[in-house]
Amino acid sequence: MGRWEPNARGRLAEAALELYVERGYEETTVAEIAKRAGLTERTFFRHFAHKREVLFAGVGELHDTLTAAVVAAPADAPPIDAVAAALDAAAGMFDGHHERARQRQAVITANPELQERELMKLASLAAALAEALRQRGVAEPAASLAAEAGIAVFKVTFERWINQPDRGELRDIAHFSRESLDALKAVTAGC
Amino acid sequence: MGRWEPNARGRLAEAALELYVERGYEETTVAEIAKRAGLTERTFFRHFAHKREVLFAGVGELHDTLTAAVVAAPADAPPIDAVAAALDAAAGMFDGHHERARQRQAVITANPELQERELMKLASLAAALAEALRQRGVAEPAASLAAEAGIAVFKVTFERWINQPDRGELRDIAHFSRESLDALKAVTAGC
DNA sequence: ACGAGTGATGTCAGTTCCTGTCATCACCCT
DNA sequence: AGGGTGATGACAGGAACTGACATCACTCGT
Repeated sequence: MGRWEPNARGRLAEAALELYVERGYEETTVAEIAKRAGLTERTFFRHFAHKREVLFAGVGELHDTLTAAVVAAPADAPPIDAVAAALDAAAGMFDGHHERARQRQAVITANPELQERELMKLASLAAALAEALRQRGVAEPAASLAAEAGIAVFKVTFERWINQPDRGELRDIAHFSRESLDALKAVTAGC
Repeated sequence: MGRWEPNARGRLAEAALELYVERGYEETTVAEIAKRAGLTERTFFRHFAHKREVLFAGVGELHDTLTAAVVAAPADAPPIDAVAAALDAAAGMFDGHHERARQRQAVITANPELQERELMKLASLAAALAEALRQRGVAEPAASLAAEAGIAVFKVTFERWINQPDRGELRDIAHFSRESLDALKAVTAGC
């Protein structure tokens, strides 16, 4: 299974992120990305369905991590706790990659088309969470709402982790995660 | 301010929805839409920035309705109630347009690119809600979370309203809205 | 060792989305 | 009547994506 220069997909992803950072997403051409990676435009589209997909390659793992954590939660845990456990597990994938995550997020924030794709990713994570909850016996619409609420917490958590002030030690994701979940509970408390 | 055949924008929007329903979004060409509307491709892009924008023309009003309702809520109402009031106001815009909404939603559901745009719309509504809450003095992250939770309720509500069984009287949106909000409160209740 | 097979890449042509530029047309105002 | 204004048409072109086929590096069976 040997071939040419190894890791074409990786080289394309790296070249793309570099160029998106250097000169912006819209202003970067697929031909340029391919050229920097020493490949062809046609080959780029063999590895990534769209120009934007190159930034969203790792979604599958997140998906699996979330689902696995919900399944692994104690059978008698309430839905919101299972979701909280899943978020903690997912958060673990980001610790230690703060700078890279920040760069990627900056590119996405600067471009509406990428923001849309990011939201789609979050929605698909929500759908996966909801499905995992249903398999625990949680009924609708509780499952969907718990999942959506969980993703809302994740969104807020991630944003606060990315944008935390540069001075001092980095706080870890779990810190913001706990904080956000408590805030949600407080805000929706009807009792 | 008179001119050619009136309401070019409206004719384009109508032709687009028809064609999207008839043969699918991807399979419909902007040139075809323009031709059915008796106009030119170039003119289509003068009225709508993208091929998909033609389905998302009314977002501005929703935006305004939500914001106005939050502002109009009693000053001492808790955030979640202000959000609930906003959702009721927004829901009012859909009553009586069930069939049209269903058609539009079917086109969107069938196409990932359109789903992404739909999510972006919801996210921008969430941002508007959050901003309105902040102006009522709600702090972060409570404002963002209340807004996100509200939009989650809206999403679930709308979906259930669209997909309700065809037999019997149509239930109105407010019915599902109340039901969904209660489910969210139940699911996040920590006490 | 050698030839067929396999999978990744290159090449090329073509469609569609979208944009810039300039001409043209219908209507308005003075 | 004639100029101004704003919407539209006509045309050229870039960039995203796709399909079809050739080519290359490597593998495997014999």
